[in-house]
Amino acid sequence: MGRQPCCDKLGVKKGPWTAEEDKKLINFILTNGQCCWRAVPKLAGLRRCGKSCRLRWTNYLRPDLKRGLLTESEEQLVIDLHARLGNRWSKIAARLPGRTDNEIKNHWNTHIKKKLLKMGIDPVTHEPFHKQAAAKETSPRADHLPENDTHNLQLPDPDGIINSDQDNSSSSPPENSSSTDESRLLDSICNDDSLMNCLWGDEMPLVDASWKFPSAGENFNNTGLPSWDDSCAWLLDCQDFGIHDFGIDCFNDIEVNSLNTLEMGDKH
DNA sequence: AAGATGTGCAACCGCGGGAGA
DNA sequence: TTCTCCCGCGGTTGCACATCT
Repeated sequence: MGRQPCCDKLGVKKGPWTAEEDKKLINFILTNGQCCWRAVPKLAGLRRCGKSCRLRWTNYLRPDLKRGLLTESEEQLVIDLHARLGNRWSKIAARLPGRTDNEIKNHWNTHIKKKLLKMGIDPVTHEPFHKQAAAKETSPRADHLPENDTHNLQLPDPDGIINSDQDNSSSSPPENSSSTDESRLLDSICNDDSLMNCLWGDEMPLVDASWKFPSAGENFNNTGLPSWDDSCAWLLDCQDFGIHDFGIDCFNDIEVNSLNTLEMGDKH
């Protein structure tokens, strides 16, 4: 019977967001909080689909987002996590405060992948290519696989954890075992103290859990932040510089007229 | 200087899962 | 139990900017 489209395609704008749209979305969410994305565009006066609003918010407008390239340690963490979790970017992102799954995914595809390839490491299996070649020689069925198929190799994890890349090997992984394996995998990771200590040595809170909005009617004033008009400027400043680059005191220093930068047109 | 090519990132698409009726 | 709605995820696309020739 087919799924209903997430939004009425007619009259729904697509493509890059304008500063004006950003302002409307930020304004709405700061006033009302996040609820029912489907209703957001209508209530906020945006000609966008709810999905697009959610994406824009989570990937770009959220005030807790860091901007800029991943640091070396963040990058290493992404590699470590990817080796164990595979392409579960949201899970990986959850461990990198201020980073979004989209950002990490992009960074992986544009930077880390190349880096690993250069080092002779398969970015999918995280194994050196020469090791794989040796393995292939002993397993004739793996012969003649195109490079992209190397992810079909299921390499045993040194910790006994099944390499989760297996679920990338096909759009229909073995249903019976995969969900169990996945949960076991996650449990193993979470319960492995040494691993967790290694990975989260500088334990940081989960982004999604730690970041909260004032409920409807509240504003940031009780945190010493400016009123909405100022908050908007603050938010947009934070997008540009990364909120974590500043101490909280910086909020008092934000110039109201930075809002004017909004009028400079599209950010992209 | 100008066109071609490469790169990076924001945004879109389609699917699956969870919740509720 | 089944159906519908909504959210979130991962893969992919398209465009703007950078670099090369």
